[in-house]
Amino acid sequence: MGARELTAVVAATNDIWTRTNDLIGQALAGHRLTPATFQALWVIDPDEPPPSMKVMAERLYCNASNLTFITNQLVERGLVERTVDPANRRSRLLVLTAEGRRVRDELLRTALEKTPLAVLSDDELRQLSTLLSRVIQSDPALRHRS
Amino acid sequence: MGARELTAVVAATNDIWTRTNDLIGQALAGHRLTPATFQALWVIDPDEPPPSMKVMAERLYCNASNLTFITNQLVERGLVERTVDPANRRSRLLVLTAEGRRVRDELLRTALEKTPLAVLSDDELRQLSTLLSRVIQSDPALRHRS
DNA sequence: TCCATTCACTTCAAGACTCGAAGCATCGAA
DNA sequence: TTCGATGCTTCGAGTCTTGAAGTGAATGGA
Repeated sequence: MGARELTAVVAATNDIWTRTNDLIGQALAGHRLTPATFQALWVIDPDEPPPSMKVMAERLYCNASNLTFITNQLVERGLVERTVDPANRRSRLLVLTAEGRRVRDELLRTALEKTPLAVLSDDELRQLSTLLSRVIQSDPALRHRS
Repeated sequence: MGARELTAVVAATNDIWTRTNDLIGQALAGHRLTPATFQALWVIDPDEPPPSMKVMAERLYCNASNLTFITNQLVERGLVERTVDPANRRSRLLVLTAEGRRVRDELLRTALEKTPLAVLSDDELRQLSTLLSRVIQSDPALRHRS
């Protein structure tokens, strides 16, 4: 198999991800957020039913206590509210506040502006999207999201 | 422009990177390493001249004091040695030990085995590689690496 | 119904990561 | 030779991550 290409591709995704993080750092800091808290904000889609802590932990590949910490950060900053799931009172659903939606939108736009991936043409983005979709569909853990 | 595709692509690279990290976590822990220390190990290519701390910090997008910490971890684990650059005695060159080369090779192989990107065919990998190369060439900070 | 078990989450302690400010030695230019 | 810049380290503070232990709520079987 093409170990050389695979190495290059893994390194490239790595570099692009790290670089993107670096480029949006300023914008995140402006809201007293970090990559970890932004990532959490990212995976709360306001157009979907609010996720539970458990679902969030699966999406972020972290454990429950870690998510408690991250959630506290977002709650302290007024971006998210914990609500009790009426269908299961053990579960907490994370709901974006109005401010949370605003900040999430703004930072999402910033990320799309700044990412090096933005240099690609529509056609190239479609190719890339097709390839990456195939990767995601092949992995059960990645497929089962949002 | 295709904001939809761009969003999907950014989310996908994010997911794939996070998932890969999760998948190699076990292997890293076996050497008492973490994503941060592994990333540092990754960017020390034994076939290239040893990088200085400064160069490492640029590659990892972190500041000098952070790199001192990471380097200490690698030195404590016997994977790396700090040597004084004879051409500039302020500068420390990071040299892999024999063990460091061994561990780096092993973990690189593990990463290539486990990454979800490995499901792609040679042809698809080449397409992906071409697209990502274009992204990297477009960004000065990414272009200027190894 | 009762009780044991499981589940979702929180708390705590420990360690890892990251940054900025301040410090040290070295370098290079004037 | 001197002075500012450079490369790195130290320190303090805050953030992130984990595992073990704890709480309250659901669930299933007697």
